[in-house]
Amino acid sequence: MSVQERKERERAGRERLIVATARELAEQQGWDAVTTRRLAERIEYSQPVLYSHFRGKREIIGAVALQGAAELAAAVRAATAAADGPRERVYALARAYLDFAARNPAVYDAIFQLDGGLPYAQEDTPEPLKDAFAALLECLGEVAGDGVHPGLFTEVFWASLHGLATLTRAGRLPPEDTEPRVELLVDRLPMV
Amino acid sequence: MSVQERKERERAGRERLIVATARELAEQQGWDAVTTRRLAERIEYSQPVLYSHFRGKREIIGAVALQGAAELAAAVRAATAAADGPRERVYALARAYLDFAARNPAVYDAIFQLDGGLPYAQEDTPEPLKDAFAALLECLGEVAGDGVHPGLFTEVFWASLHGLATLTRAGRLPPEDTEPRVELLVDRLPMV
DNA sequence: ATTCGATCCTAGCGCCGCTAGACAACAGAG
DNA sequence: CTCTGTTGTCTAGCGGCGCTAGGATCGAAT
Repeated sequence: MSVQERKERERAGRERLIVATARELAEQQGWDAVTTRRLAERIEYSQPVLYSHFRGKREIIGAVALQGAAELAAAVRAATAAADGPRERVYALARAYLDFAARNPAVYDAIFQLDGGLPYAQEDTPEPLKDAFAALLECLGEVAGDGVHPGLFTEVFWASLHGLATLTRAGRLPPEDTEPRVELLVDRLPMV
Repeated sequence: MSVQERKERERAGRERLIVATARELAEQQGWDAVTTRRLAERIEYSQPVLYSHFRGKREIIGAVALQGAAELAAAVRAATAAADGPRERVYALARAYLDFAARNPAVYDAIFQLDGGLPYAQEDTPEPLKDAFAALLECLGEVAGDGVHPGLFTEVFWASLHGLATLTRAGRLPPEDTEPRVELLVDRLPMV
């Protein structure tokens, strides 16, 4: 039995290595550079080994997305917990969210832009994704305003942040005025 | 002279055919299906002909983006011109923008998501792109509120719409509640 | 009629995601 | 300790991608 356990541990370790390497490569050179050949070379195994862990490249992206979603949730919770008052909490959330997107662009893409084969906004949505939304909801639900559904408000605020994050990083918005944009959003959307 | 003119006309016509075909194919089967081989086959020329018009696939995407941006600007202007009062104009703008994104997803991607090799938010940005932003600014500038720069407000409102459009189409937001989301955005962000 | 340049196509390069089938390594049985 | 069967890994290759070199063809101008 112990032999089997050891093999399973090794297998799990290698799977983590694959995900970590894919993430690293994506952050360094973009997702286009994450090819199965390069990935295999970096983990010092042959290509088919990847396919014994994941159905394909898509699932690898999905694995990075799940890992990233957990980190995003943690970052948002940490930031909001350290802030006093509703307005400050919302501001801290916005900053934490945009900082995460700016510092981990490839991971952010894996979660929100690329096709990782994951179900979103359904009952079988993986826990980390649900939890990331829950982290936003915990803070934003209390500033939705009277008669506005907390979930709906969270969706709209989140979408606004997402728009700022993606348009900025795609060069569609000049990066200079990020700060006043966040201020404007935080001043207008929530009822504080 | 007339011979040369005819050839130039034919050349221009073929270029339009390439762009139109790429757009059609992208809307039908997604941008991944727009390969140089398939595109060449559809226009009934060989692959290298594409490269006598465009530097590569990227530039073809860029051409579709410019065409789309002009249409988006026109759609926004038409919708806002037909609305009475600031609040209604902003609402009409939001609906027109999101409708365009929903009805022309591939074109929308070409403009705002994909790399078409175009410069954005710079002085050498192509006219259609500047004009699309201008169309938004014309309507949104007047509801920015006191002390808020019209351009900045337009950027934020636009980013919010962009977030709603992309997250909805990527399946990250359930499509049912689109309407109340737009209402919320229009009620809160502008000063009407 | 002949030249000569523009135009277009065939063929192919190196890369991609993915997989079939050969081969080695090793746990468990005798 | 040897044999055997499974498990795991690799080599090699398929079809398709963006892109390009070089040769054939066609038509305008002499």
